[in-house]
Amino acid sequence: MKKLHIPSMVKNNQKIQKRRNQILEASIQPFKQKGFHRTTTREIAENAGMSFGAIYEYVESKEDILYLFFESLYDQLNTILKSRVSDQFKGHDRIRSFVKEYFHVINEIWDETSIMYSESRSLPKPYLEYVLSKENDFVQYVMSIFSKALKEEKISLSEDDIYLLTHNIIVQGHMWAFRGWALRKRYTLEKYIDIQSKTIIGSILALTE
Amino acid sequence: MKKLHIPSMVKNNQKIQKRRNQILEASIQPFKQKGFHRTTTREIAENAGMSFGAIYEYVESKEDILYLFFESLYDQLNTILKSRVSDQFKGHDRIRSFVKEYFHVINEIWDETSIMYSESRSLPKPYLEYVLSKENDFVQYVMSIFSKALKEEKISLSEDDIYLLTHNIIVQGHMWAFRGWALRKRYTLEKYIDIQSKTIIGSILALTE
Amino acid sequence: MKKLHIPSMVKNNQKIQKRRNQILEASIQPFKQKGFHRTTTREIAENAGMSFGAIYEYVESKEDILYLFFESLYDQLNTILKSRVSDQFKGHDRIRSFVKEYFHVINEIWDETSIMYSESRSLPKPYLEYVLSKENDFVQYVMSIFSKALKEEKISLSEDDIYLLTHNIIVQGHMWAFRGWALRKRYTLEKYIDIQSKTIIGSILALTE
Amino acid sequence: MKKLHIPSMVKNNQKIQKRRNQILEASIQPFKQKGFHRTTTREIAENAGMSFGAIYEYVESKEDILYLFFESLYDQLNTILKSRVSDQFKGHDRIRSFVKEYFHVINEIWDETSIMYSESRSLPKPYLEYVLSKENDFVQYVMSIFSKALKEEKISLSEDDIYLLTHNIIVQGHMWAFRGWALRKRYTLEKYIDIQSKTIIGSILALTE
DNA sequence: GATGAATGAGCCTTCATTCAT
DNA sequence: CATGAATGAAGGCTCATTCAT
Repeated sequence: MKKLHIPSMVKNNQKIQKRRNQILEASIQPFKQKGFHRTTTREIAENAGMSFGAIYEYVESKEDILYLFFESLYDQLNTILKSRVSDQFKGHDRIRSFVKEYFHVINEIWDETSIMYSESRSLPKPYLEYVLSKENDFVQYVMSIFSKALKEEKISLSEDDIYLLTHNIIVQGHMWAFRGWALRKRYTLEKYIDIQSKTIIGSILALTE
Repeated sequence: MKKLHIPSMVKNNQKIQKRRNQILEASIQPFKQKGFHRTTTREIAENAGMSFGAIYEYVESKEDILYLFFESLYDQLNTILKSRVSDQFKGHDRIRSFVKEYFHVINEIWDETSIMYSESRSLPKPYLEYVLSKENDFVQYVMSIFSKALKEEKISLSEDDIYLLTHNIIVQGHMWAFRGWALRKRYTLEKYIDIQSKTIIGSILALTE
Repeated sequence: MKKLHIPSMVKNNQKIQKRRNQILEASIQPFKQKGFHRTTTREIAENAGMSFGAIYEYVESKEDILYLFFESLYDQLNTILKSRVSDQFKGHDRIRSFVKEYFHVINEIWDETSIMYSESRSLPKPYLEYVLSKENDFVQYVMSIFSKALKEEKISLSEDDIYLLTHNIIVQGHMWAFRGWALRKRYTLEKYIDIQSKTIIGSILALTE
Repeated sequence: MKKLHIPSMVKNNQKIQKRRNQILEASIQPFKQKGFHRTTTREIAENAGMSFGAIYEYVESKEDILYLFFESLYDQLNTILKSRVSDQFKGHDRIRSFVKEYFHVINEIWDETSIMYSESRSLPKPYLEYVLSKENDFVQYVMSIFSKALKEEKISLSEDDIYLLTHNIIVQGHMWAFRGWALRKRYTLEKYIDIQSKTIIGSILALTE
């Protein structure tokens, strides 16, 4: 599914990019703290260092901002991940390596991930569809890596098992963000990665026989 | 942490209980569909079959409703779970049995669980603290069961491992609700319970040596 | 064409009637002075002696007010006219008598008539259709009186001539309102009626041979 | 009353003339369709093929455009009329001839005439005065022609009668524009001119004895 | 002179909450 | 206790106007 086109009053594409980034960055803090609905456009504008009239040069509605937020979130996730995930590891190591990189990214876009969980319901219908399709794409991507690793280990699991394990991995990543209030007290990211890698490998073995 | 006291204009405690339940039940649908903020008090009143003035006889603000919602959610979770979780299974079976009961409850309060994820940020600070304490209590409760099972299996894991496995279990339950859009297409609840039970046992084994 | 239904939050029909009248009365002055667009809802509310939130209990949008304004205008025109136009005069006297009554009504709803001319373009499409249909009804009504009078005089004119004379009469009425700035300086209403009655009778005769 | 001076940033008078005409032409369509207030300066600029900053080089405010619109309307009316109205007809024929030319002009500036009726209230006070003075001038002009014709017919009417007949003629012209929705269905311009000429002559006769 | 991004006053509308009945 | 009309703070958005380039 292609990105939805959010019209802008401004022609210059570079400026649009730059300004929208400003807007997004300015949104994260208040979205995280008070949620989308309690965040005012005036507030976003102020945070972004622009007049609130300016926002509407780059966006048609407050909901557009939320959409752009999600879009950017998936962009970051994909871009960063693809740049870091290497092909040099095989089998379980491929999984360990992926988990490590993935959890690291989540740790970097921690706030955004939390917001994702609370605010997807605030998205208007067509936008929500886009986001779900992106999430699906991501599931497919993780699943492909996962399957490759299993093949390398000569492990054969049912599609259903693989699919669920994939969701488990993804959600364990998110968990680091949305349960941060509990987990960060006890674990460093490295420790968290270490344990969860083991649970994942353990899960695979448990499903194999 | 004790329940917060939500003042009411009405004295009769039974009536308060009854009316507040009406209000809560009336809230679930719109909260699920459009979220807390887009749901109006008028709508809740209408759904609850009372005048919208009446709501304010039993609640001091819209946020109170959300708080009562969370309170009731944890009450249900605890009450139902405690009534169903039996002590007759030992070891891994204790875990399997608990997971089964827990996931069943989640399946019954599916909507509420989803709402919990989207709307916790909508709670005013003091309320949020209560909710987090409730969540902590629940973690402790699950952990106690889990520990007992491990002891019965003579498995000794570090507190850190146990704690994380506990969170994993809890989140896997929530997942059934908040990832329902993907999971329900592929799994029945029974199937989901079956696979996840295995991944959990697998995780335990992986963390043991 | 039946009146369009403008929903109201309030149930009590009598109250709706009363409040809407307040709103309409409060609108005339500012609409006349500055036009619909420059008139703010706050201003209307203030003039009407109610809070501006109250307005939205009785109306769904500012445009609704304008619609109600037109509706009321035609209602008044029809009601007053029908109560005053008598059947006791025949022929030219019927016309003279009608013109007199009609122009008197216009004189009483002077401001409203002027507003009608400036603001019909401000009406949303479906409302505009209603207004045009009302205007058509009025044309038909005047034409019927006019035709009766001609028959009584045994004058036979083509439909086209009658139709145009009807429009002329109607517009001459409006003129008293929208050209008031010029006409009132020179003519009393009685004088205006007197001259225009003659021009109308003269027009009839000129079209007859 | 002399034309009001609308300041411009630009010196070159010819350019001002050209650009302002562009602006005016670009305004007619949207003014007609949606009215002055709903028409945005951006829209006008776009229609005029210039940047919307440019407008403010030739005009100081949006209202100025409306003023220029009225000014141009009267200019056109006068210019065209004076070029066409000939002195070769005498008496009633002078009237018939004038009516014909006048109604033809109205037919050509149909849209502008309609706009005049809806938007005069949108003009700021001092501008409105100018417009009324222009309208007065036009009344005087028509009255002079009319008087001449009456003199040629040796008909003597009171000033009051003449003045009102003049207004009638003028408004019958406008009517062709602002009641076009009803009249055009039934009459060609020629037919309309034909009937109205008769009603006017008839009116004169009726006022003579 | 022209451009078009930026500004921010101002407006409509919503909706939680109050309070007279 | 219940009702529902009234209140008005607050927020999203528009758009005329300015001004740096």
